[in-house]
Amino acid sequence: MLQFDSMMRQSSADSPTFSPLYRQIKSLILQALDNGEWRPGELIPSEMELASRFSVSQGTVRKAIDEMAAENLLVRRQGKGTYVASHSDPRAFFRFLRLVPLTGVIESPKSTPLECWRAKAGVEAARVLGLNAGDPIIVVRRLLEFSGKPVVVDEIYLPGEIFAGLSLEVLKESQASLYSLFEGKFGVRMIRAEERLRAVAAERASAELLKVPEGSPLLSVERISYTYGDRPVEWRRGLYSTVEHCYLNELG
Amino acid sequence: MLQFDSMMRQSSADSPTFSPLYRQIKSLILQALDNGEWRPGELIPSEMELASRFSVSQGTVRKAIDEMAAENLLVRRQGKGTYVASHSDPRAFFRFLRLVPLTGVIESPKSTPLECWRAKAGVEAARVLGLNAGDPIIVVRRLLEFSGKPVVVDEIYLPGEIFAGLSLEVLKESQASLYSLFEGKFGVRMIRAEERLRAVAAERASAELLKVPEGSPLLSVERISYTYGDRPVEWRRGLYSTVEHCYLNELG
DNA sequence: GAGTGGTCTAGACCACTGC
DNA sequence: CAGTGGTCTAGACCACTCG
Repeated sequence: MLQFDSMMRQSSADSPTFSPLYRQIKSLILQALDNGEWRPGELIPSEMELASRFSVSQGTVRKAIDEMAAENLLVRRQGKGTYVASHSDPRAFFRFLRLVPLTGVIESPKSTPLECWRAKAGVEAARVLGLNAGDPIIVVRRLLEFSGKPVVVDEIYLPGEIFAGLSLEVLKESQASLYSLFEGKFGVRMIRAEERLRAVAAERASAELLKVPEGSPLLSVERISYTYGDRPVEWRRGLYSTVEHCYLNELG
Repeated sequence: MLQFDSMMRQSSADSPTFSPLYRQIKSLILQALDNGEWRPGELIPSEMELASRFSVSQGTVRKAIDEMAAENLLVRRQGKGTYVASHSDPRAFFRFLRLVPLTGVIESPKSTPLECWRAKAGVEAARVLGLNAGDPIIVVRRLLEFSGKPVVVDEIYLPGEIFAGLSLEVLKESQASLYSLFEGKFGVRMIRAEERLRAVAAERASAELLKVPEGSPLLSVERISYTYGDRPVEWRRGLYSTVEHCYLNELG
């Protein structure tokens, strides 16, 4: 089925699209994940099983899984097996909220949904989310509090088709993080995001929610999140009060 | 010399400090880098040579180098060899300045050194840089312009001992980036950094330099940079005007 | 003890670079 | 052409988890 040599191999002059066997395996595993063959948090087959399924050696499967583990798509656990990464895993919790207190220890925020309504995508939302203008979208507004103090107000735009059942009630009932909810209830797993940060002056509505003076500086964080296959599925804008917190980033 | 089995191997109950052979090799290569055995941009010995030098198989050296390449410490080039990563490499240029224009294409900034003076470390600078209060430090102020417009003003604190020869003249003569200069002239290579971002109101001096109204929101970026062995060697605070640019971050 | 991932080895061959 | 990194394989053994 899969062959590294013979027909599939092509010299660089003939074809620039050659990819090594372990990347082909990676694509197949990715495809299975996208198809929901194994859900977030679940155990995938052992390396040996996958090797025989794809008719390659264990080492080749291992290299494919290595890359996917490095990309936080899979999680290896020695002696147990390899799991599909999940936002319910506490280890993945702070990957998408890089906010830490200026002093003191890290604490989990409390999320309060404020509003949730249906709308039609404007030109920009359509462009960002890969929709057509006028397509249905869902907008969520919510507040994040640390130690009882409001720190972040978010406005979140989602494709209406994918998140059809989402409502303020569903959001209020959910105890888990937003991304855990998306994963569990809508089968959408966020695997990557781009954030664009700017400093802006607080407008009245945001200032009141965050309990800061109107016009004070806020951190504006615009995020586009992608699921498998680099499909954008969330557009979000947050305003962060950086009086007692800051956005922590590691440059490697 | 190196042995994976026998004495060096210890059961987890006996010793939690066990590390696999390829990590020991990695440490040795790291140590050689730290000692300046191979300088940034230079070619290191081939995998085969390193394997025989350390008396391990090529595969083990390969795994050590794999990790170091993933950490941007080394750069592999098929058919040529493995190089010590360098900030002079244009590919590494934007890793440490995540500023992109809101519209239009990426452009290289023009750096203008403003001041450079000697001082004694205060309590905070000493703590951050791992010095004693009162130790000599060097402070640099500079301006970054994109398309002729001022966008960033930086204040940079460096350990005086390591950067002894640094002066405004040296900075002005240098055509390369600051980190290329540090690498070439002082043998200090930055390999990692932490940035803490906040939104602040522009004070008069910064506002004038950045040509924005006093009190307008600016992005404050505080950076601690580390060299080999996680030794902090730079403390920096930048104020970014985000009128026409934003700080771009990838969440993986 | 059986099954999993983790490490190490050795050898073959491919792809790229430069002489 | 020789030398480099890149891929693939097969087999051995180690470390961890669980029943």
